[in-house]
Amino acid sequence: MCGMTPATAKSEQVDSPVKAPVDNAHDAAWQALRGAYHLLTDRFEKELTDAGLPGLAWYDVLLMMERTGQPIRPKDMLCHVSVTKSGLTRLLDRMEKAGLIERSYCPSDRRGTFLSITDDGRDTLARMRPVRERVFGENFTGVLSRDEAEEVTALLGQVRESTFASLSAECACDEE
Amino acid sequence: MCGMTPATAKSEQVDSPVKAPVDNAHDAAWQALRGAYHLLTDRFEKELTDAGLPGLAWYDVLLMMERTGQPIRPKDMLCHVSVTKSGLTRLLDRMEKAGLIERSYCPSDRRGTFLSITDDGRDTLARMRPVRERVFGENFTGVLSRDEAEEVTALLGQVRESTFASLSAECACDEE
DNA sequence: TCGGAATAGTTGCCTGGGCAACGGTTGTAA
DNA sequence: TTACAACCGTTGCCCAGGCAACTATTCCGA
Repeated sequence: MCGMTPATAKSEQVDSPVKAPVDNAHDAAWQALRGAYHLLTDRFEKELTDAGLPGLAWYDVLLMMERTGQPIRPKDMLCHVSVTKSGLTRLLDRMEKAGLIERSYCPSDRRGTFLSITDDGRDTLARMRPVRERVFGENFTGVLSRDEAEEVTALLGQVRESTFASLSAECACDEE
Repeated sequence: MCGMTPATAKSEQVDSPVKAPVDNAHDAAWQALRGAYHLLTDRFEKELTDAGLPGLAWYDVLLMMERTGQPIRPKDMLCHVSVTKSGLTRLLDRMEKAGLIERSYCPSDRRGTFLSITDDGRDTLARMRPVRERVFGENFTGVLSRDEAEEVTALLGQVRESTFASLSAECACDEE
C-alpha cells in the first residue's frame, strides 16, 4: 500500500524496514485491489490540482451531468458519487458558486431541484479529460490489455453482485 | 457505484432512473474496481460502528502493530495507512488517548517515537477481527475462488508496478 | 569541527464531509 | 377530506484530515 498517501511529503522519502506479510491469496488480492484503487485516485487527484483544476468529486458530477444531457436531480446522483445527501448539497453549492452548474426549480416536484451544467462546466470538464486520459493511460489502460480489463470486470463484478444477492440492496441503481 | 455511500439514509431508498453508460472495457473495469473497493470498505466501516468498534484506520494501525510484534515508529507506518504525517499524528493521539497504544521514547533516534500496542489494543483488535472475517467472507473470500483471487492479485499488481517503473516511486516500501 | 540540508514528529489553520434535525412537499390510507 | 408517513433538499454542529510552518535532531560534506 504505497503511494496511496496523497503527496506524503515533498523531499522526505520513506524506506520502510518493517515487514507486513500477507497471509493468503485473498488478503493479497485485497491488498492489490486497495493499492490499485488508491494509486489511481490519488494520482488523478494530484495531477488535477497540479493543473489548477477541481478534484475528482467535481469530475464525477460534471461527467454525469454531461452524459445525461438533461437536467438531473440531486437524489439521482447519490448513487454515483461517494458522498451523502448533505455532502452532495454542499458539493453542489461550491460548484454552483464556481459557475459550473446551475440550479433551477423542478417543475414536477416542488421539493426537488433541477441541476444543469453550464458552458463553463463543460469547458472545465473538457480540461479535466486529458488529465484523466493521461493518468489512466499510464497506470491502467496501458497496463492491462483489453482482455485483462474484461477479466477484472468479471471478477470484481462478482463482488458487487454478492451484496445485491445476499443483503438488501440499499441502492437499486440500474445496471447500465 | 452503488452502496458506496456510507449509510446514505435510513428509510429513504434510491431508485435512480438515470443512465450512466460505460464506454469501453477499461472504463468498465475501473467501475468494477471502484465499486468493489467502496462496497467492501463502506460495509466494513459500517459494521464496525454498528458493533461499537473503532473504524478502519484504527484497524489498520492495530493490525500492523500486532504483526510487527515490536515497537514501531510512525514514519514506518506511513506507507501502510492512508493518511499523511499530520493525520497520523492525530490518529495516534486519539488511539493513545483511548488507551489502545502507547508512546515511548525512541532510544536510537531522539527525534522519533516508539509506538507499542497495549493489552486493550490487542483486545479491541480481537473484537474487530470477526467483523472483518464476516464482511470479507460474505463479499470477497466467499465470492472469489482461490485461483480467482490470485488472478486479481496478478492483474492489479501490474497497476502498482506501473508506477514503480515509470514514475519516481515516491514510496520505496519493501515488497513484503 | 562546523554549518547547512534532510528528517521526525507536532501544531495552527482551514476545508470537506458525516449525522441528525428541520421545513416544505408529496403520497396514502382511513 | 384529513391525518400521517415518507421523501427531498438544506442546515447546524462536529470531527477527521490535509497543507504549511515550526522545533528538535541527525546526517553529511567542506
